[in-house]
Amino acid sequence: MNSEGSLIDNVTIRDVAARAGVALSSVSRVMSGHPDVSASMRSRVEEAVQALGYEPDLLAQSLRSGSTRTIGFITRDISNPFYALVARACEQELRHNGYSMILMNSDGSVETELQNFLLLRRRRVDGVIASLVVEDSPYVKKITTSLRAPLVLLDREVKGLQTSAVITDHFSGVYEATSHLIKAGHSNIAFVTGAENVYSTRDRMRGYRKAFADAGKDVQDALLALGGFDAEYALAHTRSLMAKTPRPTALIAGGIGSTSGALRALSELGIQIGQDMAFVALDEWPLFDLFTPQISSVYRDAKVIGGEVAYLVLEVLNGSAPRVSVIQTKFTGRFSSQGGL
Amino acid sequence: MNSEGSLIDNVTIRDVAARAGVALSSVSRVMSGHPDVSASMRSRVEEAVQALGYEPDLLAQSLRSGSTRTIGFITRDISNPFYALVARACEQELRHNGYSMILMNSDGSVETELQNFLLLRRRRVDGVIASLVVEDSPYVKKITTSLRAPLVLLDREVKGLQTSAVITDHFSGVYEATSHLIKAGHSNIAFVTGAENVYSTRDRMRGYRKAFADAGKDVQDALLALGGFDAEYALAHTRSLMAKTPRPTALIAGGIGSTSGALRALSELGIQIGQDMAFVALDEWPLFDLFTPQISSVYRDAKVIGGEVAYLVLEVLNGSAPRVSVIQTKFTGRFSSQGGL
DNA sequence: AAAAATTCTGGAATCGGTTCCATTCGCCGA
DNA sequence: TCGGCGAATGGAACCGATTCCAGAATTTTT
Repeated sequence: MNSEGSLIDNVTIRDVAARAGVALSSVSRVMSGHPDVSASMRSRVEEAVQALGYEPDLLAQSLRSGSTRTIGFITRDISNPFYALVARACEQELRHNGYSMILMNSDGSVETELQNFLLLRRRRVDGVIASLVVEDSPYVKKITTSLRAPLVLLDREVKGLQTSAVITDHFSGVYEATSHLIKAGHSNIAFVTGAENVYSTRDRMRGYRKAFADAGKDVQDALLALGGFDAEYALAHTRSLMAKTPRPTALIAGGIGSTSGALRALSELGIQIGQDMAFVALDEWPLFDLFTPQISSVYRDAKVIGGEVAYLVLEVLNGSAPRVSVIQTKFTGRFSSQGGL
Repeated sequence: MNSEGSLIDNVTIRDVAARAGVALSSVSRVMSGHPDVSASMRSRVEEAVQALGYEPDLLAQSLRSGSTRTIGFITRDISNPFYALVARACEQELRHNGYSMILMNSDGSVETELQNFLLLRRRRVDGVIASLVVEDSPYVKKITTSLRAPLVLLDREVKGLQTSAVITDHFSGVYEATSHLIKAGHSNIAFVTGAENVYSTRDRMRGYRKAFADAGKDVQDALLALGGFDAEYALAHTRSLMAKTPRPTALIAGGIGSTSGALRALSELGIQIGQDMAFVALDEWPLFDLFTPQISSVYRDAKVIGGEVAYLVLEVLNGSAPRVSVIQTKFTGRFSSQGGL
């Protein structure tokens, strides 16, 4: 009975010490593999541990040792399939290294995000992984120093803050995608995504603008709708973009939420992508490959990103200096980026 | 300085007591809103708290009080969009009630699931929400009693275990869907999903079988592939189901993973759903409504389920008896369930 | 065989709070 | 003026571990 899993509890280190007839400190030493322990002591304690099914209380250990083996993960919305994949891979990697992950949604609100940070600090997490709502909120720098734990940013860049980050090379993918459209003859290429107060949008816009510049064309700012990552924003703004004259002949949607809203608007308007208009999605989603028509995309591997972000936080916890890891993107032209001309 | 957010720390209750010139216990009483506190004491302590930016350490509070205000959430795979939506809504509800959520994937492994439970117990979580990999694993009952915290099951039924649960009325939806297909003239209706050792599959099969029985038809067991919720299983088994003679004229896929695998297999085989074969998906996924052709589905609201599961665990924590909450499903016939005859 | 060095072990302080208990204080009535 | 009562406060034990320090036990050295 009471083998491995030891499914009974309420056993404290005191009980073990009493049963083994030794001091608390000796039990602690045996448990932690301290070298100054005789063989007989070790076996006595181990017998008692086995018999009682003792498992140390993590709360007490954390209080004393200062390490909770817990990492906070803050994102705008975990139901976004991209972040869900990141979270999955991240949790897996953390778990394999003995850490647990506290998940928090910031619901797109800077205030909620701040509350989440404060709560994680009170919980004394060993590290925080965050995809900030915006990079320039006034509290970001303060909180990161007061956190007393490493922070790893997800696709964000806060200037003047030396912290680890996993960022995506959106630039290359979007540059390719935009060039592809321009070469096909497009000039009026609309872009719907979140605001430029986050790295991902800035890097994407950099690729977009560079493609125009290299082609000797001018970007039409009126075709940029950079106001929100949510589907509602993209829905509304794709509608109004499509009402402009001349109508854009191509559209790029940044992120799954934006893509969802944009496609919905086009569908409403009876516009067929790949035919009436060229379309490129940045990021893919579940069952993406089964979508009809096939959608051109700038892809990045969410699993790799999730694993990497966990790795970076563990690295700093093990004493390394913070560093930035860059994940590549890949543009694949498919049916949807045809037509529109 | 040091307003609300109070972004400096390392301030303990001792520092506050010292600054206010009172005892630790008095500070604690003020913080916890104890009635036996004079107005002058309250203001002195509050002044010190403000000035120092004191925030109680949750770890220490948890150790002493026995409550961590933390809930564990165990699921097979958070990157499944259905569970991601549930997790999002659940976390939101928990957060609004002052609880945090520890997310763990069981990766479809009973062993990993057990480890997750054991770790949550050591972390002294106040409750656990779990969508078990299987209901009949030998340890389930032991762990739930040893947890010393309420358990809420997600679409699972463990006999002999009195615990809260949020379950889905799959029966009605699947019954409707199957009847719909039978009325259209189908007899060879294949079904691909996970095993019958979980409630959701059993309830779905109940609806499926009842529809056949009510129509006076026999179920052909050879058309049932009930071996796994993952896309790989569905992919392989849809392939082999489609190779049978006579070939099934309709297919129901249970869950997003199964649907993904099944659709991929059909696509490979060049079978057009809604035309060469009737198809029904159980559960919808992001951008579902934009899928072509329109897919008939049995829908359930993941957000409602997530909110409810959080609500149930909070309910028990507040002293109520465990109870089971049932969520409705809705069948909607669309293009994909046509054809095939 | 005695002294010195080494290895183990137990006791106590500590992490940062909560809560019980006893004491003090102020105020009331006798 | 004194006893008694309730309200407010301080002190100490406690939650369950870790770790430092001192002393005991053992071994090595001379």
